[in-house]
Amino acid sequence: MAPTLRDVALRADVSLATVSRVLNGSTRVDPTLASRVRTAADELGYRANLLARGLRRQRTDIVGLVVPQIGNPFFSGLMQAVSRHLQQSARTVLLADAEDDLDLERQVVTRLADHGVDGILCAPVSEQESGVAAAEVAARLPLVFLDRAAADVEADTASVDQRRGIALVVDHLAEVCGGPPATRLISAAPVDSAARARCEAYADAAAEGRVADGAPPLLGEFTVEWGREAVAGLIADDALPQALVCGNDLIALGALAALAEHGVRVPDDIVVTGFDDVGFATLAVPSLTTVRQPLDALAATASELLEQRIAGVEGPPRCELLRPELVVRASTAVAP
Amino acid sequence: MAPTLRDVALRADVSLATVSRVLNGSTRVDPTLASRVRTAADELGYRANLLARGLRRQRTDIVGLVVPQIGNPFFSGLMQAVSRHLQQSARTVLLADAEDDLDLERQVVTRLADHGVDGILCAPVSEQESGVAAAEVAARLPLVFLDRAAADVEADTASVDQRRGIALVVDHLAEVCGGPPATRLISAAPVDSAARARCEAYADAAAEGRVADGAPPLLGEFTVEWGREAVAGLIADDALPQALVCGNDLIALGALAALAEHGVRVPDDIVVTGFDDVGFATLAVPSLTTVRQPLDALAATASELLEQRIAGVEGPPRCELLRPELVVRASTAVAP
DNA sequence: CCACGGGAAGAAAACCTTTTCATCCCGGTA
DNA sequence: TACCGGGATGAAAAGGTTTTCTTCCCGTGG
Repeated sequence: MAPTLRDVALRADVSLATVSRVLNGSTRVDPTLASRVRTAADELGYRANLLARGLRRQRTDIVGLVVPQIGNPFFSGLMQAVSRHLQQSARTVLLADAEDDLDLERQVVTRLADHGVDGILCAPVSEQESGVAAAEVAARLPLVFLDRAAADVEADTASVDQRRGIALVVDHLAEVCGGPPATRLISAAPVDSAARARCEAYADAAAEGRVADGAPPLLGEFTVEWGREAVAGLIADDALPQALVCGNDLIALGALAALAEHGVRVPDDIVVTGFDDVGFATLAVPSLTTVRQPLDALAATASELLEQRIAGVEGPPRCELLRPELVVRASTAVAP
Repeated sequence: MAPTLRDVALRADVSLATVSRVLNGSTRVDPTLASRVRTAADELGYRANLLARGLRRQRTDIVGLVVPQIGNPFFSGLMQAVSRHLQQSARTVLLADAEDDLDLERQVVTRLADHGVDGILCAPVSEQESGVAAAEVAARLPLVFLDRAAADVEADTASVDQRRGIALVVDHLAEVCGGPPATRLISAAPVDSAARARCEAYADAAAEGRVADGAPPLLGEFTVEWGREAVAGLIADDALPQALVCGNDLIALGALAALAEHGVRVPDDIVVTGFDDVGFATLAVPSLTTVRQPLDALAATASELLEQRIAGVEGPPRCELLRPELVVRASTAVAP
């Protein structure tokens, strides 16, 4: 059986309280006793039982992180960044994948709460429908939205300025094409807040005449397959515009693949942009012009917001917006 | 404050024991009382405190999963598969990323154990040096190696037959090239068991004359960058062989990118193979011939092994080897 | 009619810590 | 010398469950 505090106390011939104090360094204790305790603990290979500690302290130093799709490299990158940030503050991260499923998301989030996490970082699956589960949880413990938000929930948010990202893309395209280009948006249905913001920003740009697009956007999912399919459709209809604005990099990569299969040259015949700047964006042929989301900064601000709430800071929800950055690569490199 | 079992008991006017029994369905209780308890629990919005439960039961229904690199899509795929499998058996998964760092790995693994997980699935960073931490943990609770193993540790392992995977590649190349081709291996230093197995299998094939390779393998890391770099070196030395056998898909993708940059045509001038079959293998230009590792089966067998150990099954370490599968794509599609 | 067995509910212990509270001893001051 | 304060230590409670052990009641068989 694993040795407990009691075993250490017996061996060091002191009380449980003293052992606890020595090991947590909470109060001054006699150096003699302290060293007795420490050697006893070492000899026994004592390890604190974190369940008991959590139960007593009402605090576990665990935070939960819920992402909608672990398979999307943007989110695995985000998970990595968040993990790294939180490890540093001596926290354990409880990662969870909602698999783009509202029921599963709800399950997973409540399970995290039941496990006594100190707080939750969440990129909700749906802006409208993740709200119920989120609000439920937010009532129990600190919740911070990450990258995306859910409507009607009083919670802090750390995200990237999606509108600005789209603006960067649109301006870049206008410059490259020498005037408002004929474009088409291929993105995901505006179920989550990021997708919606991107769609709206694009629609605004179209309304202002900064791009020429009379056709409705092609809305599916944030996947390679959808990018492929959408482009295949455009080609079948002989409806390829000058430029394709893709809602994220996965869609853009699918689009590039489909274009290549049909012998459409990028950037000569058509230019393509993505969003996120996942690792594979550089590897695509041609390499992908895209909007980089600052993962580290995102992780850092979200962690910071959560830490403050955990520390007990009250106040109205805060909403941090980070600036994205345009990364120009070959997929929009038209000869002058 | 969150309602506790006690609150429910008070409201339903029964004892704590009865509430527990009703909610866990462990024993028959009077239907009247049972329904009183249930409504009371509902009205209060009672949620069991999993820390307290874990403490008492000495079992948490959590398992830990440690991967060496969350950024490698092979591992994020594996994480997804494992999560899915374990969710089904009403388990929570505690995911952790070792960031290819032995110290961090050790830290993370012991932290998981301290948190009272019932067992750990681990893909160790290093075959030789992950052993100490692993053995330490294996003494405390069930540990199963996943995809890779660590030397000198008595633990079950679920992995894919790497040697067979390489054999599939070699045979395929011989067929495509009409005889033992001149090849070169680009892989990672044999720090982990999978890398070593691949290297050895390749070396054996070379020794048997099934490939013609007098030069030493190019060993770096399992990253895109290393693939790029290695190929750039070969091109600089004007030492490109007929075929490149890459240790994993990331390396192969980097290799393809470098070849494309230098105007070397694949598969016309040189053929390239990968290993893992990550999602992006289909998207590469040309699409990548590779060895598919059966993620779902891997997750399933590893989970199964772990469940049995958790259930208390004793016996010598078991080692399950799964069969990989060759996926032929454009990167080796030479005209006859 | 009594005794015994069985089933259901309650009391209390146990899981392992942390932390409050009480105790004790010491030195210092009046 | 007596009292008081302070600092270190130990005892015990608390945190929320599960589970064993007791108790109780009812029905049945002798």
